[in-house]
Amino acid sequence: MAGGRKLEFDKQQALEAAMQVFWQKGYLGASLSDLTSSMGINKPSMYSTFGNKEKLFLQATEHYIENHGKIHVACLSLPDTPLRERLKKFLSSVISAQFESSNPKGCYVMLCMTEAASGDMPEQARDLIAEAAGLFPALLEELFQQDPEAISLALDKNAKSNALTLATLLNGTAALARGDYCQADLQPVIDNTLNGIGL
Amino acid sequence: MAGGRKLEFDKQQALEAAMQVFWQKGYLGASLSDLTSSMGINKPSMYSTFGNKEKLFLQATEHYIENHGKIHVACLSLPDTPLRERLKKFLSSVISAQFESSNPKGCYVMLCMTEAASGDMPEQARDLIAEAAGLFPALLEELFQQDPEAISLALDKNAKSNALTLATLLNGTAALARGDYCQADLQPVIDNTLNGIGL
DNA sequence: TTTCAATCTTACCGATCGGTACAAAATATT
DNA sequence: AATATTTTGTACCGATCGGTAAGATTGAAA
Repeated sequence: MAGGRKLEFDKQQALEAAMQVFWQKGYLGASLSDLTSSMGINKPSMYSTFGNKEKLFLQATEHYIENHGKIHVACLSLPDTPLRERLKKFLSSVISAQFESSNPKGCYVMLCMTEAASGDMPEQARDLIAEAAGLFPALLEELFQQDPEAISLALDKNAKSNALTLATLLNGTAALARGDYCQADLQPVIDNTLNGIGL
Repeated sequence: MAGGRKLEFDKQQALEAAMQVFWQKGYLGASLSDLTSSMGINKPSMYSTFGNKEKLFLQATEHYIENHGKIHVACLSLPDTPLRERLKKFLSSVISAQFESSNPKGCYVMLCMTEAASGDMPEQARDLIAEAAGLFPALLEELFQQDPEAISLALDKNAKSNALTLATLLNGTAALARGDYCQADLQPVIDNTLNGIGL
């Protein structure tokens, strides 16, 4: 039995760095050199700690979901807040993150989903991305089905298409964020879209 | 002076094949092996005919814009057709193309725009994609500014945000097309979005 | 202090990347 | 038929890809 040399890096910190690289370059576009240099470690350390590129990606994706995805959903259940305002806060929160200068532009999941359709991404990676892409639509649909205010506005009758309308908006802004657009132009787009589903 | 051996392939046909590969895999994801094998030629033939990978991409992108992009805009100037119906036909036409089974899913331009933000794409390629991404928003803004029916509905007062709302929709559906979504679910999303800008 | 397990660095593996040199094959002009 | 010109196929270039073997280095348990 025995101890052994200690890890010279923080695993979560390295995972965050890897996530940033995948967020900017996608799975296939992120090379091991990109990853390990951003993580501040060499390749063997990465392989012994995370397994391989695909397993690193799976863990980085989970890290993204937990730390950069789920934080926005709290807006949807703010107490004493009208439904429209909750949704607007949620959408604005997501879109602000898509444009945040301290992170790569756009949405990690949307980037990897578009990449996955190339057919060159490993199976487990593709599956996890597909699952992650379904989280917001499912949450929104559930909200439209169950929220009392939504029900009183009859939004539960079109819960699925209402949710998909907002999911489409977020994927659209994620694409625009990757281009030369600026966040300020998108505020009226949020309002227009909320108007469109009857809010 | 003299002739010489004839080209054994059709240049436009090869360009269409290259475009399909870029459409599926993006610029960086498309390897020369992918490209030349789909084009049915060898690498030296590609280099002598198109220059290099980037120049091939520029020509393939122009080919996409001319043959798969501009065809939709005719809907916007259909005679004796209400504005909402023209816009709905335009949006449906684009979205149908994004889901067409004979082509790669989604939108060539949107795919390459998300890829371009990685910073690993050559300059001219990035510039052309940025220019192409601005075509639909510019056309729509001009429509909202100049169409008599749009003016009578006061849609010209928010021409830019109205155009951006529809552009966001199309980028959003392009992202969803790359995932597991089906086109049928998107019809109400189009209606919702048109409702949202007051149509 | 010795021992041993874990992590580090360095150097390398075969495969593929974008791109090209070169000569055989094919067509036009003389 | 002879020759000049262009395209073709093959085989290769250095660089990078994802991944790893092996020994030097570190640190905890005995």
